[in-house]
Amino acid sequence: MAIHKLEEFGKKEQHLASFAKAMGHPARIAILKVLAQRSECVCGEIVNVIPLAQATVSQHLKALKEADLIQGTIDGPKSCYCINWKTIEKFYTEFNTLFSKLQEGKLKSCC
Amino acid sequence: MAIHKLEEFGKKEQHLASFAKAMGHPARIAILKVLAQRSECVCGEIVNVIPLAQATVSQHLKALKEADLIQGTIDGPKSCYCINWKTIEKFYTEFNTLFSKLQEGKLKSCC
DNA sequence: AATATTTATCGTAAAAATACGATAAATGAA
DNA sequence: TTCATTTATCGTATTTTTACGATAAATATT
Repeated sequence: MAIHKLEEFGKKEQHLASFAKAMGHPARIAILKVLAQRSECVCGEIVNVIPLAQATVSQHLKALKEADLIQGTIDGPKSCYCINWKTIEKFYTEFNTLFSKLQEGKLKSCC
Repeated sequence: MAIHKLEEFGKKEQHLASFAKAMGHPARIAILKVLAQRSECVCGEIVNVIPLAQATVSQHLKALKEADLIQGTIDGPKSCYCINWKTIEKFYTEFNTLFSKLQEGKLKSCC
């Protein structure tokens, strides 16, 4: 029974883990890169660039959206996605904090 | 058919995604924190700290080991885990690179 | 109005992740 | 030697992820 006992862990761990999970697929990293490169909000291009079916790409976009890493507005038949810089930076900060904390232990580490 | 088309993506994306995936669970982040805090290689303590069954913790340790984020040597009935700083730092660098690349696009971004 | 285009969602299938109890393997202690 | 301790692995169940075709919904285009 894969009862996910996530509630047992600290909020920080949960939050960071959910970010990491959202970036835990090359397609989603690739999507972020594409979105970052464009000067305007991106519509269909993503599907052409990512080597996956349109439905699958849409699913990955949904995952990124649910992690709040990107924003999307529906604009008629075309939809418009762009990076949510606020969340990206938050993630970056949280990761830096974790790494700093880990590094503290490095000094007294035996291996 | 969940054929994982990972080979279609760049090596960089794949590598970073596999790191992120390994950190995509609060238990594994918690384990890394515990390992980093200790001055000596850690044996059984982890199971006592993580609110999961021994078998499950062992599975998470295996995942971290496969991602090369930790090292483990069997030492009789006790096993000895410690952080693989080399990999942690590699991961940190790769993430920084990605964020820098993403940030480049921020300047010309519309939203 | 009819057709084409774009994208989200539905349905489905297979694989991977999550979790745990039970057990085996290895060693230390009695 | 026998028993206790520790940890990995096996077996199993459930959930989640990944992927795609088909379809629906919304809007251009003709």
